[in-house]
Amino acid sequence: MDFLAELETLLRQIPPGHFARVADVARALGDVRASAAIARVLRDHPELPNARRVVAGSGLAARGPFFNAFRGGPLLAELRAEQIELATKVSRRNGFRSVRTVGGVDVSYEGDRGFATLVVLRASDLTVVEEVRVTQPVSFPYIPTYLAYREWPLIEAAAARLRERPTVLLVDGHGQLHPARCGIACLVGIRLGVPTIGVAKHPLVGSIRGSLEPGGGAPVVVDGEVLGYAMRTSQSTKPLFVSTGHRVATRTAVRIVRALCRTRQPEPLRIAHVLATEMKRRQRKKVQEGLKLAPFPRSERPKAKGRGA
DNA sequence: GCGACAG
DNA sequence: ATCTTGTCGC
Repeated sequence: MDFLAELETLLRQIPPGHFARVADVARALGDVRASAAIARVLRDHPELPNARRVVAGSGLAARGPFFNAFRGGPLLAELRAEQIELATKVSRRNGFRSVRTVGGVDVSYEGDRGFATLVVLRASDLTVVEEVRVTQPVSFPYIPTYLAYREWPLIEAAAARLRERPTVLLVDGHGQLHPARCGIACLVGIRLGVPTIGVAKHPLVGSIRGSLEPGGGAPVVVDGEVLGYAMRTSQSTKPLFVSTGHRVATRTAVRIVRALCRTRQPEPLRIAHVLATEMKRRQRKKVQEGLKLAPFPRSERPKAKGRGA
């Protein structure tokens, strides 16, 4: 059952004349963190059953009693359980000898459509040896700590079109530096069976131990355990957060990422991001041109004025 | 006033 | 992630 279907199941339970708090719906789904996403979905899809009867926590918008006896499948709790299970399968041993190629995947969005690009660079000279692009509708919203379930379908589709898999794949987001120790890089690594490294631009969990010197790195500790490193590349003050996805030792992950950084972002991710954004732009342009060229279905199109061949 | 959690 | 144009600066 997907996110929207699960949400609908809950919405239908609100009795006539009753209202529900967004946070209560989120908790029924399994995680209060989904509140913002649910509010967004309801705003964008007012046609969903009882969409207008789900209100903010203040309850000011309610014109009747609150309902909160939701029953049924807590989707997010199940996904969290899966993450915890996957976390036990993460390996921090290097699943390779030498790094011949390095991949990077990134996803950009336009409404409910995602655009993914996966690029593979030759490690020796950082030239692109392969790139694949994929676009698909996306149905799972962005919910903090569940990013993997939003992006996995696109990443899987992109990986499937790859002629040859990279030695190691960089993923835009955290690896073990995650509340369930299973960020998107871990899920992708395990499901793909490829060594992966999580590279995030912002922290999610843990605290940085020590100071971050320019060009240096500092351990990020969670529950007394080092699960990743914050590292400052280039001139940037803002650190990058690197952690094991799968089959890569944490220190090795840091070494690999550092070797790939010409700017703040490692080259595979920087290039993937540029290409994904470009793909989205071109698609948008194409759609606009299509609307101009064919404002009506062919059968209803007004008769064109004759113009000499 | 505090906090606002990867993309 | 996305909304957004030109502009100031190294």
